Amino acid sequence: MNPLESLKKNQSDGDVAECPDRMEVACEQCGLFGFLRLFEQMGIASLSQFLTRQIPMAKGARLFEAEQPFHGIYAVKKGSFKSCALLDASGEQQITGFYLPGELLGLDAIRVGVYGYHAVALEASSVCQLPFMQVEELGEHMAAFQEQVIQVLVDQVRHDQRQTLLVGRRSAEERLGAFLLNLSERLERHGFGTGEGFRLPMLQNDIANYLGLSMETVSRTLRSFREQELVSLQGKWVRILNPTCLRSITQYCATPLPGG
Amino acid sequence: MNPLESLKKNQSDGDVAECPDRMEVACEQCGLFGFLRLFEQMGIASLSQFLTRQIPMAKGARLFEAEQPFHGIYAVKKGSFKSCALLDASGEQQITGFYLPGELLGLDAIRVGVYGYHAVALEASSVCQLPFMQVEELGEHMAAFQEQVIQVLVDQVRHDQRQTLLVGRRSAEERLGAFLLNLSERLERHGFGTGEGFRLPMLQNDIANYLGLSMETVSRTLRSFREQELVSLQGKWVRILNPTCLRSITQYCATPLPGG
DNA sequence: CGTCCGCTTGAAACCCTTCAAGTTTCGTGG
DNA sequence: CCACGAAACTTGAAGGGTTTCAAGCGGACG
Repeated sequence: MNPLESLKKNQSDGDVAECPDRMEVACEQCGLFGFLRLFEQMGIASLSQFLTRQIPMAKGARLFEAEQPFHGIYAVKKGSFKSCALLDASGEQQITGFYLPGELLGLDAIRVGVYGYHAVALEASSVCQLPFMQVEELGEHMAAFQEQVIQVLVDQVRHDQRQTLLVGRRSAEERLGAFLLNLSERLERHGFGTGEGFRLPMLQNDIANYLGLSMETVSRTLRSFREQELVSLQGKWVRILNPTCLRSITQYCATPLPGG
Repeated sequence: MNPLESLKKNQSDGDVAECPDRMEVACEQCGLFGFLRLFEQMGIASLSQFLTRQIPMAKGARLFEAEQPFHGIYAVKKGSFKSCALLDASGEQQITGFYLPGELLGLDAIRVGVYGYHAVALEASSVCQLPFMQVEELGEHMAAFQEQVIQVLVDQVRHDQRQTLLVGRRSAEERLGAFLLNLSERLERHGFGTGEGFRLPMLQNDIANYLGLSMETVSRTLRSFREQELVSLQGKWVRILNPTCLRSITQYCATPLPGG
């Protein structure tokens, strides 16, 4: 069986039907799929044997930790993660990204050799792992592999630069609006409809930390959005009612997503 | 002549002696040097024939523009540059980075195919260009080349994430202190002593834009640093008098530099 | 020598944070 | 199934850092 087929047959595993709010990505929509297709095209069917699929992760569990030796890259299959950088010795943390089903984690530890942050599951989740040592041994086929790596890293650079602009120059309304639009866009890109709304897997505390705001400001700004009828809110479920208006308030334009 | 030698012989060209404030990097300290050494090791002496050296750039001139097709990567040889992202249709700009002698520009346009920002000379400068189309034609040696690319991109990702933290969560004092320490560190990394101080090649307006502050706050904060005798200031010349104290105020720890 | 541009300085206004208390939600165990 | 407690979220008020507006200064360059 070729790697794509062996991967595809698992795409409908899990409990999507029973638990529609914990989204599971189809393999074709996943950031790892490009890597696997690449090797298949080169006649290397062996890559999938290195791939560990559907590793379950409990809420709050860490996929890897900052400063830990690089041991592989991960794709979120189900659930979601946050990446936390350690700011200083006091233990203060800063969230540098959220990762949805289909997105890649850990690629930026390549060459440096250690991860730059903790990766923490926001809910019961699962991931697929590609151990990097194995892949490096494939040797002569590295060039094409690395093109994929470069693609992901370039996207990440562009995302991070936009995030810097957002956090440095924008008001709370603009930051939060951009955040919601970005989430919605990323979900749709991985095949999840957001017309009927979507669930925020992270705490408001996490959103505040990520956007450089206080939790209270996040709460107040969300209320303001609801009062302006830009979004509807029920618990952690969000529905963007007026994307056009939200976009203009936010000065938002589409961004590449972190992790490909 | 091998590429390294042909490059080295130019390292002392220019007007360093006459104009000590417009720094010129030695080729061995340059981000491009790693690429050239790589090809030399593989017995490809032809790379230097693609390299265009010492292209002069007037103050305010653009090396490349946002959305323009990718045509190569650049190393700052002399002088300095800023990268400006276009925020929206109103023409508002955001400075995403400063580039000192020895640092690389434009690598993150790889794969995307277009540059993501304007690169503008802050003063009379010169650059060395590596046309990327030529390099891609070298084909089978791409893997090692791409490892270099990945290294630079990973450094960039880490820098940008730190910048997001800095701009989103830190006070004006912390941002400006980190900025000065970062500049000083990068200059030393490329072989320039900063014990007797260094020159800020950019406007305070640019610093403010880059750090997400107003120009007035930058001015006031610099004055505060001078009054605390953390730095001495004379025009655009800065000297860090008390790095230890500045570092503790800033909660600064060393960062990778943009552009390798 | 004059003008322009960059920088400085002051005062008022504002947005966001911080602190504090109350309310809701959710998981857990009785 | 309900009750309880902890955690998350909401809401209000006060305070502070930064921005904005406005005016003045000073050096670079033609």
